[in-house]
Amino acid sequence: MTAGYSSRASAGGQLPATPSTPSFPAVLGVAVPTPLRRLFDYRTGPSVPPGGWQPGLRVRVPFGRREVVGIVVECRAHSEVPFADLKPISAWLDATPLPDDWLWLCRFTARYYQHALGDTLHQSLPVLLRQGRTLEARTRERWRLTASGRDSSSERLGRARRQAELLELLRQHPRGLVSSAIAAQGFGRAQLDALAGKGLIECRREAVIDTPSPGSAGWLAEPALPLNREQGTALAAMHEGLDRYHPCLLHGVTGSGKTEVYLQLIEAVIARGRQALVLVPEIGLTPQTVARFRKRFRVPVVALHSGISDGERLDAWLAAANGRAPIVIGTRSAIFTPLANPGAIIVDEEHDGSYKQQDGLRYHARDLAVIRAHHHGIPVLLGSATPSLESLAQAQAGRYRHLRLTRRASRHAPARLELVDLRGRPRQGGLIAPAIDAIRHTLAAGRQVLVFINRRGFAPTLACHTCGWLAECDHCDARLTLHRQPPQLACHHCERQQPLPDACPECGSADLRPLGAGTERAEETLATLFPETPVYRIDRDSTRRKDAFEQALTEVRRGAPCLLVGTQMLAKGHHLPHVTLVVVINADAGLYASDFRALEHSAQLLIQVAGRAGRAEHPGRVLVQTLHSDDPHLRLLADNGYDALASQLLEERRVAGLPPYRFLALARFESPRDADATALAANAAMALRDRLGQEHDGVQCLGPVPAPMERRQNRYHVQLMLSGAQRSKLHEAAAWLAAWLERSREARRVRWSLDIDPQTLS
DNA sequence: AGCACGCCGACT
DNA sequence: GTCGGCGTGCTC
Repeated sequence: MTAGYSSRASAGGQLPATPSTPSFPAVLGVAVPTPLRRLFDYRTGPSVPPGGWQPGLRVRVPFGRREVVGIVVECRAHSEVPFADLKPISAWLDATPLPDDWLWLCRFTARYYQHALGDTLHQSLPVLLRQGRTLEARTRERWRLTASGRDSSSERLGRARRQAELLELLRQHPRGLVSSAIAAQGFGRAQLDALAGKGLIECRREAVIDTPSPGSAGWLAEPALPLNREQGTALAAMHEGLDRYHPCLLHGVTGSGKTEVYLQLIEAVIARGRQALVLVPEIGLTPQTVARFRKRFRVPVVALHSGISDGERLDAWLAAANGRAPIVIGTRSAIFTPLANPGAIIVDEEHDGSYKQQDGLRYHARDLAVIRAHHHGIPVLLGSATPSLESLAQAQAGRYRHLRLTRRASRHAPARLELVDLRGRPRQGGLIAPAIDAIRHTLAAGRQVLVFINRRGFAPTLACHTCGWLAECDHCDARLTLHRQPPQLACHHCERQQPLPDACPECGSADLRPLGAGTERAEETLATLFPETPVYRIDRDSTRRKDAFEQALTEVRRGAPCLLVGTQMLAKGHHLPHVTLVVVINADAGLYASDFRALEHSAQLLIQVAGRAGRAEHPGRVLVQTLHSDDPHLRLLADNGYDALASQLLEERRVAGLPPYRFLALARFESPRDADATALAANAAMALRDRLGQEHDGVQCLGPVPAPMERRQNRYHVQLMLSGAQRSKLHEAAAWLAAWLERSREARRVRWSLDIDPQTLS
């Protein structure tokens, strides 16, 4: 058990057994919150923390002209900086260091992703701890009867009727009641104090998140579901490796019961007195997901997502750090949650792009989960119906155990994709006649239809039919999207909005027409075609209002025939049992993007969307409209499924020398002036190539090349791509480049960043 | 990243 | 005469 992290104000600062470093070092290497990739040395002050100086202690230090909260990383006798130039620490903030596992993970992350350690530590800490708050969880009072309170009759209280009532209330709750619950029943401080004064009741302070002592009922709140043979095999495989690093890919088709395997793995973890960390994609952490975990286990399930307050986040962090929370479930950043007794890490929908942070510290939470599991010597379970090529390659190489679930709980096989060629066919709101007919039949049969279109707005752009002008953003190399609700042109890259023009700005013609279809247009068309049927549009615009999404889903789950129109928000994770037809308006949008991962991601998305069809007792149909129904990749996906396409794509990646067979790092440069970014990138590339020399250890540097959308928000984007056959050699080159850039004088006018294992090349 | 210093334009 | 624009430089 880790020491410290008291839940009580009075119990802070237990002494660790042996400080790992000299007790009285003269110099502390401190990580401060700055993008600078180095430590800053300070003198120790007159006051020494009770456990001595150790890495992981937070300190307040003068930094430039301000005071910041930093973290001690090294305790040394000497500094490169003359001792007289060192400033002393202003104050120490912790008696015991922050958790080792957290510190270790941050140091690994900073090194691997070439990011400043100070910034990494700062970002991965709850806001209140960044600000210097003490390591104390909030507490509450719990009142219960004393022995004499249990024995005594409430009649003894005579005329004090309210006191007698409170005593009766507490008698019904042997575990006691928290003061807020007592207040909710209309009792006040007066009655509590009076009964306490008579020795009939007592109060104890407990952390807001606290593991209750397991009562006779145990911590399993509902029995586990019976497993089918495949699930049983998968779970048995997990049970074999609970005490060691044991990476597993749980490769299960939609509806095959991956969650039940997670739940029973967690059950085994809790039974050993350990904790489970569960990562879910951003869109997946719905109240229902958390509810499912809470329903199964009678232990605190801590949920970490963007919606919780700073206080709640601190409580959750502390409860995880000292083991009071057996289950921690959260999105990407939850990978940095410290755990006192780590038992397993689960990454649900491991292929999901939201696990990769796309700015600043560009870490991949799934990759860190594997690293962390290795560090702790615990199992890690990566679950997906459409695993990433990275994870599939690891499984094929024998580094991950490959567990498959091929059988669905429902009677029906997963719906096949039916490719429908769009060429030469008139469209209404993006839909061709056969699709409209299928929709009509499905609705007539009393079922629901999902129309998937991965573009929000009314139309991808506005065009002049006289001169060919297209609405384009002044600040980006991008078309403006036409919106009707409200009517305006919007850039989806810089969020700028402008009013609709009455006439073409080029030729003055009034013949301006929307080009293509977005969710709003599909919604409008469907409402016209099926005036009797409700149409629900689900996209970022329609769900901006809080609860709008949940409300629409609740309505849909009632089961009455309806049409759902939406973007990928709809594709992920939601159970839509009454949907039996899915129509994909245009499969080509993502298919032919320049990005080498475009095919993989499109296929994953199509399978996800298709998985929405026919999950209950009725079989489903999936119509995929495309301009390229003869495309070999699309055909392979439709005829032989995701796994077949994935094998093919892996082979193509091997031949092309792309991940997962080679490793990539991307250096991005941006500046208001194209020339500045390009010049810096070119000089950096020259310096790096010079350094790599003839023996470049298989590391190549390509570029500089303009980024796919060169101008964004009036800034020019240029990049260098490094690739290498060996991770370590690529890492060395990237580290060298980062150091070069940090030293470079011209780099001050250009914003640059390194992206290790980039997910997209834009 | 902050935050200062520093040297040139339109305002009370 | 000042307020304030953002270029340049520094942070143990």
